[in-house]
Amino acid sequence: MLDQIKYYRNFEAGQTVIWAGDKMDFVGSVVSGIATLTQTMEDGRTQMVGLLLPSDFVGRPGRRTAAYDVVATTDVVMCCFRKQPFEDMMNRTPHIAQRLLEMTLDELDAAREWMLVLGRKTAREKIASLLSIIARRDAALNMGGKEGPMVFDLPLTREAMADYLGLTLETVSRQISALKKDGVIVLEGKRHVTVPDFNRLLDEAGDDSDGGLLA
Amino acid sequence: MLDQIKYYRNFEAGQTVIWAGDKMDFVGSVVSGIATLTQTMEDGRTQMVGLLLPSDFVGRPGRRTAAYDVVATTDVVMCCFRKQPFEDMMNRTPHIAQRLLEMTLDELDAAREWMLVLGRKTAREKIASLLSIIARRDAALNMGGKEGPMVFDLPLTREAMADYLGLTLETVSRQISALKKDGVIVLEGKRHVTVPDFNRLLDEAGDDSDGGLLA
DNA sequence: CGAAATCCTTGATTCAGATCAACACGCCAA
DNA sequence: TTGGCGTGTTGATCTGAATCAAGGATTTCG
Repeated sequence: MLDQIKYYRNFEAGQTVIWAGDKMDFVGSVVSGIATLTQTMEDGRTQMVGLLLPSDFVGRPGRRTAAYDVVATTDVVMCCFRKQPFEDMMNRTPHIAQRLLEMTLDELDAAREWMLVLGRKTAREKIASLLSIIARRDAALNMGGKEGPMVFDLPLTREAMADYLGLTLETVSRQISALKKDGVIVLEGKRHVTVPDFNRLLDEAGDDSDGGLLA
Repeated sequence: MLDQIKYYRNFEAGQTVIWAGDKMDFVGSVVSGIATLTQTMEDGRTQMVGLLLPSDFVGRPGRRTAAYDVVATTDVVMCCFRKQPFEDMMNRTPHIAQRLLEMTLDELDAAREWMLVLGRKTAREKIASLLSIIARRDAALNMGGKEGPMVFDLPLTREAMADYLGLTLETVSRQISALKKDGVIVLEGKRHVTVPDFNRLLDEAGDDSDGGLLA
């Protein structure tokens, strides 16, 4: 049913999808690429409040304006629905509202997990936490839980990582270097990461190593 | 309809409502009193991830276990529904799922707002942010937006505030003293707060003074 | 090709908030 | 009444991350 009202939009790396406060007349989900949700204070301090990976949902049924800036970090393809038809559909199809509730609850858990990271973890733990999340998401996306080292590319610049973690880009760079020196990760170039021992990484993140629900 | 399956539960100040990871066979909402949602790391570092004030919802349809510790800070009365009947009701009544989605989206916004506080604000701004939220909630609850100074009691100990703000209790104490010295707030005893100029407080919080959506 | 822009790294110094420590106040129970 | 306990304040010192500063490596573009 949804197929009949969907359409696709493409965004280039660096392009802003929506500005906070703008009217937003569609909802959608990320098909490919990576986008970020950010808040900015008047003086320029910036905090990323969400990372949108493929399959993540964007937009709020029942809200007329965007609450945050949405920026494409890489080239992004989004599958969109005009808001009005989507909401009509939602009213007629309870299942959709329930699915959406499910997804929103997941997002809420992820946000709260992140509050612990921002409020209580050290810089090194923050970096390790971010790397675990990306590694996990990447592994889930690319294939079943094959054993052995995890390999992935960082989808974010050092500055974007800093904005996610509540750090400066210099501290991010230093801590990544430190994790590399200590053998927790292996770097090829600036973005290509190998994690020889995922449990070691989780340990550095300060997470319960038996697998939390970082989502 | 919901009235027919509801029941009440009382909790004393300090009592734990649910432990993270425990099976949770009810959902509910706070009727009176204040409870907190907290996460703890193995080494004891604690982060509050939510503040439950009267009317706030607790629990997750579709989840079997609690994700966080829920602790009553004051005496609390909760209105509860057993989970199974509640979920049945939800399936039969689309309106409930939509209302719940609405509330969850609000919580998500609040959590993201808090990520900015935790990640980017100074200690003083953090305290001011917390005070504004409490002041606003309190004003909304007690009466229409009467002009003039806002007056309320802090429902949290210094330590609980520290856990919410990602600070130590000493820093909380110092910053409250500083705000008091600077006339941003007036303190009687340790808990009774008067805010002579709410815009001044918002300014100290670093928020857009024309009223953001702190929830 | 060289110039400019991005993105990243590393070093030196500073500083906000943590940590360590002492003490004040109110309250309750022995 | 005294001692213990929970709560809060304040001072002295320490430290992790911010800030300031200088380049290096790639890519882009004129």
